[in-house]
Amino acid sequence: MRQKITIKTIAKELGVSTSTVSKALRDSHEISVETKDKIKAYADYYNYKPNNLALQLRNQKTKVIGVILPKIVHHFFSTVIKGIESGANDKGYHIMVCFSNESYESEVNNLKVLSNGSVDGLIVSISNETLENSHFEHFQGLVNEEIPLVLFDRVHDSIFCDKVIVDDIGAGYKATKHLAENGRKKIAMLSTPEHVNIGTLRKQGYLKALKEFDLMSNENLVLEIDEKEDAKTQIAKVFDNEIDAIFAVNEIYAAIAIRLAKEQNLRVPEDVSVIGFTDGLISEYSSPSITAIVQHGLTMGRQAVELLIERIENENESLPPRTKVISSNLHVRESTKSK
Amino acid sequence: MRQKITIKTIAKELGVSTSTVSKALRDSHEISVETKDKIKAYADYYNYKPNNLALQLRNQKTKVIGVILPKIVHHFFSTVIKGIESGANDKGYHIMVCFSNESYESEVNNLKVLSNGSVDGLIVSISNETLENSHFEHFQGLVNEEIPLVLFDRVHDSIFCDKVIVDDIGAGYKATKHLAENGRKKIAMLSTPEHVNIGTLRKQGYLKALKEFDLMSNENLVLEIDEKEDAKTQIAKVFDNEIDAIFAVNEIYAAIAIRLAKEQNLRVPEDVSVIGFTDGLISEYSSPSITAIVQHGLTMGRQAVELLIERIENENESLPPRTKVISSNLHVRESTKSK
DNA sequence: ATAACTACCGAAAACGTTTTCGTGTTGACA
DNA sequence: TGTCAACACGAAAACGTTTTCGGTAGTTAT
Repeated sequence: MRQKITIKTIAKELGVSTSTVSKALRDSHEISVETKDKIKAYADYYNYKPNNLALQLRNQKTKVIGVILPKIVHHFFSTVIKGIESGANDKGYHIMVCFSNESYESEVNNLKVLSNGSVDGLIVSISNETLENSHFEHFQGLVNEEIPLVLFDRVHDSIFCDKVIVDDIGAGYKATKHLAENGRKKIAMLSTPEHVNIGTLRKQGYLKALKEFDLMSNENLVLEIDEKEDAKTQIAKVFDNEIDAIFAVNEIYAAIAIRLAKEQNLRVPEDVSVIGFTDGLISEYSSPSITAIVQHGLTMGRQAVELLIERIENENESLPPRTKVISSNLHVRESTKSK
Repeated sequence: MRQKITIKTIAKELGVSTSTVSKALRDSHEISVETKDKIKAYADYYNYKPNNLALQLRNQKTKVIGVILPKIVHHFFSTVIKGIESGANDKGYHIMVCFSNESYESEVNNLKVLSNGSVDGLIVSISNETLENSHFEHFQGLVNEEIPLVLFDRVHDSIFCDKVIVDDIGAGYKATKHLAENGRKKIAMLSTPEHVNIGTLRKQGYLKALKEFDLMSNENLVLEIDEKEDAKTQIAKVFDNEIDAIFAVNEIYAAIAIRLAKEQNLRVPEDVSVIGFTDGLISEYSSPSITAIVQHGLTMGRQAVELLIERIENENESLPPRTKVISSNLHVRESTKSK
């Protein structure tokens, strides 16, 4: 990068002090019109841009928000990040993005490097590995340093900070209820291992609906799909029971289930109705298109950033931690149908 | 944020100078072992972390790479960003991400705020609006300031910088060739408006293959789908001709085409074979699964960041602009079949 | 004529580091 | 006893800003 033009160089070239230049550029009344004009013209001509680093150091704030996500090639998370960026942009903030790739170590690392002054606050969704092992000390560190922090989607109670979550119980309930109202009697669920709390919560809603409609709640009907193994062979087992509906914890499992159903000569939605979670491209474009819970990632992102900035800009008064629950709703498509 | 601990406070507390503290923490031989131990112990106890802003200002580099993308909720771009982040991370860099949302104004804006010292270099994929109107002065500005810049995927010849692109011509050729080799005679293409160069390039490959196989290259067979209008009604027109294959410029158009084919009681792949671009989730999970050109977004991201960092860290020697072409290949699935 | 203002500008500190260049105190050696 | 090196540390500049506090000239009011 070639020699950048600074206030100092302008001052030297024009034979004035740096304070004069600074004031002139900020249109201070302390500077005469002629001097201002001269300085502005010079700055304009040489395309002067104030150095952000210097400003950040001086103002002790960066106007940057750190974001740590478990992954990015994923409809929900990329939607959230879009919401965060747009919300941040509206308030003059930028975002710095890191991915933990579901790894605890990576998460700790990212947290450390981002909390050394380069960001004014953080928005994080916890990695699976961290949730699995229940290690949250690194977050505690942040809280102690009083660095504003907002957790979303993958959160944990033990961390004392603002949170934005989806109503997972309600969503599981709505999905299952929809299937029950369509006359489905034997509804299976494709869930996640227990430590991933989203799976457990959605299952709670699922069970609640089953109870309400007096439907069988056989433990065999709930499959905990392990991400590390092959999904297809695990999901295939769901057809061992004679089911007439499936509630899947994400849209990929839903798509796989539909495909397996076809292979078994079952018609979707007539013989088996299927509901997915995450209203992404798969749900929209597969055939049949898939009825899905929409998670409103965009609103989640915007909410998270709003909470965060509010906290950043009122750091003196210490508000108590808040939790925003974003309610989800059902997007009914072709993969569900009443009997 | 509460009173952070700095070198100054350590110095004052321990009755030494800031230089001593700095040297001690960096384990300089100039400082006696006892003093070093004392200082380190103190720093450790109070969890001292050097302030990044100060370091950045002093070193005149941020170790941050700015990334500007047209959009993020998109398989290809989110894959690229993953590649960029991982490549950057390997070399100790972080990324700051902005989205132009395909808007020229937004792109100019992002470019301006990022080029004021907050990043060491930029990776950009040009927005559609910018390409449409051929306004590239804002990039010229960057080049003049000698801020390292790498363009990827959506590039333009008039900008003098490093580039990473996919072999769009070759990809279009490979896709069409595959269809032709399967005995398809009347191959349609779902393209983009002309200003989006990716569409035009892929079309060149398409035409080349048609010629090679002595197939009809009727202009009616090429549909330029306008993103601003409804895609489905536009794509429906492709069936006005009696075609037996479709090459779509992205996976969404491919998925829509498949669905429309089914509605017309055409079997895929028997009656109509379909190939898409972008090997994303839709291609993988729709049924039939879609044969697609895989773009290797991950490698593109890694290549881009590699070029950029090389340039950042050798800013003295001025290398000529380089262009890396990432060749794509075909992932054959169920949506294509020989006659 | 003196006091009080106004208009205009500069010096210096501050943000938190690192690094160069001194400088004072040892101890060893001739 | 004088010289010199080694050792341990500090002062100050530098990165690029902004802002507070003075200060000087000239003008106006008393």
